[in-house]
Amino acid sequence: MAFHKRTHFTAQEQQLAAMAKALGHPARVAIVRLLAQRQACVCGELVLELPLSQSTVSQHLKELKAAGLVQGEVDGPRVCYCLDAAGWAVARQLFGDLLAELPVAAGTAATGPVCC
Amino acid sequence: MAFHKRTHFTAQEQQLAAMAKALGHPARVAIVRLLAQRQACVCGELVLELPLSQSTVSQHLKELKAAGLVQGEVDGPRVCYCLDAAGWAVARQLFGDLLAELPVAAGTAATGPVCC
DNA sequence: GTTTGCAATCGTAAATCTACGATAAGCGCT
DNA sequence: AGCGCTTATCGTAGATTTACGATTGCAAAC
Repeated sequence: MAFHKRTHFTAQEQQLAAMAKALGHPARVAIVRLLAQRQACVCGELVLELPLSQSTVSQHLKELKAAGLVQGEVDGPRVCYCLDAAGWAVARQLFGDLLAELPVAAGTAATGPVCC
Repeated sequence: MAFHKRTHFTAQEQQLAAMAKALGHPARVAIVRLLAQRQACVCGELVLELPLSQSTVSQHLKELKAAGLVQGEVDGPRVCYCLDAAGWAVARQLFGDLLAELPVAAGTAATGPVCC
């Protein structure tokens, strides 16, 4: 019955995966939460709070920036990081769309772990 | 002023990261969507629709199962996969909690990309 | 019991990720 | 120009991920 064995993934799937991947590390989740809690954007403070070296934190920030979840502005000698509103809107949208497709997590949910 | 340079990440951060990581690959997002669209759980059908070999699909399913997002039941000679309602409830909760912390994505959002 | 068909596991190679120290680059100040 | 502070990048090592073919395991059918 004509299963077309697709040769690629949709753009939505790829972008959702990219954003999920960016959040797929505890350190990056922690960074996001730190940026959210205090609007504090200074990179140095993140290094102070995280159990990671400066270069590692910088690398994580780079990935979050590449995923569009974080923004960095140069502010004099230091760099000011903050969450990217547009990126998070996209993330919320993509994840919401996925959840909407799930019959299971439609809000009622959890009637039972029964499968087919 | 007494930044305690935490030595570990919270349980929530770790579990959210684990689930995000599980969704951090287009193939796994596609698998979830396939399982959602048709309740079809049969592993073989997934292989038919995806541009991946049987062993690779099996590996992805294993990861999704480990993350608690997917369940597998043996049904005769074949295996029946479906979404794990409880796992998705947790994912929804964790992601929702994170979004709630973001001042930026609080619903209004997107006034501007201004940083600090 | 043997065969058949489906799915998991094994073994593997290549690519990517994670972490660090060391080094460079940029900015403000003297 | 030169110095100090902050961040990015480089180079590197080890671990993990991704993908595949080949093999094994299991349940039904013959």
